[in-house]
Amino acid sequence: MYYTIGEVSNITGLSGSTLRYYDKEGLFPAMGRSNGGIRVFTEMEIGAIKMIECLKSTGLSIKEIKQYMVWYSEGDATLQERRNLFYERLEVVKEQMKAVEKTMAMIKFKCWYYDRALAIGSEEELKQQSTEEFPPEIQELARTFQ
Amino acid sequence: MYYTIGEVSNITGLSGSTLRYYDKEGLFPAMGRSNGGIRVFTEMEIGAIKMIECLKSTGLSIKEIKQYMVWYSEGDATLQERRNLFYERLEVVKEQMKAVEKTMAMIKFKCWYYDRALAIGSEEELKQQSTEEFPPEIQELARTFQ
DNA sequence: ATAAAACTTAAAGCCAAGTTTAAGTCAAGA
DNA sequence: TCTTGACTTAAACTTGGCTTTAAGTTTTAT
Repeated sequence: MYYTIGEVSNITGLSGSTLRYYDKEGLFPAMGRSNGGIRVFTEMEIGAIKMIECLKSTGLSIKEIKQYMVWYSEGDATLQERRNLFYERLEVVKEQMKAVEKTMAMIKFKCWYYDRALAIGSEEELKQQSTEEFPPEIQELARTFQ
Repeated sequence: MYYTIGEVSNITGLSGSTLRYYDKEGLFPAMGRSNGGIRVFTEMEIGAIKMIECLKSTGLSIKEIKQYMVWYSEGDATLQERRNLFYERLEVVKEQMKAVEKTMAMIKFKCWYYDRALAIGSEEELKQQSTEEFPPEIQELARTFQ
């Protein structure tokens, strides 16, 4: 199955110019062209785009993702490098997970806090309250985030 | 307790220029100055910085964070606006959580995949294998990410 | 009193990751 | 065949969030 850049744009939600930019940066080393010079995308590139989005979300730059794509195109000789890359990314994603959990806790506390403040009509009273007066599931959050 | 910009920089890990930039952008509306014009940070600003980092991580821009800080300084009249902001952020953070979980699954699959490939010495065999030959905890990931 | 460290400002600079522009070429349907 | 929409390129532009620069002022320690 072959795809034009417009079709890939519809499938992936990336704009045509983004796809061209990725190509220019070397993110599709195996991609071909038609006789007329038109980019020919295949399932391979659709897969690459999914991988790009994944690696990008772990904080990898376009240049670093290019390195991975080049390794991929070099076959078994670079298995070790690719394995190492994913183990590095695993550590980063573990940190991201912790960070999102911490943010979630803080935001949940603030949601609870402003619900209370609005119920009372004022923040003053709430600030004075000891955390022991808070619901148990909020107490630790309240201690952590004041 | 009062702090100079250098002390706050040490406490928070933000550079002096970042703190000055935040101040210029209106993120510390209640902050004072010494007679000589030196910024005087208090616990209030240390708290604001924690909130800034939290809101930033939910995708809020500096301008939007400024809006929150202005609301905060306006007191009870803006309780509703602040509550709404946190409920919006809650939805964003829920999405972030899902995204990190998806990325985590993909990266874990790739770690397993490259461990296998290296054990075999080649990717070829692995690509041919049906997902049923994979360990149960990997099968769903393998179906999802090929 | 004086030197050094820490602070002040405004304005320019930097960076990655695209997006836009302009001028032109290609492909598909009537 | 011709029109229309989709594609092509290189290069300039945009954006947010800082960082750097340069020249000067304040604070702290001796």
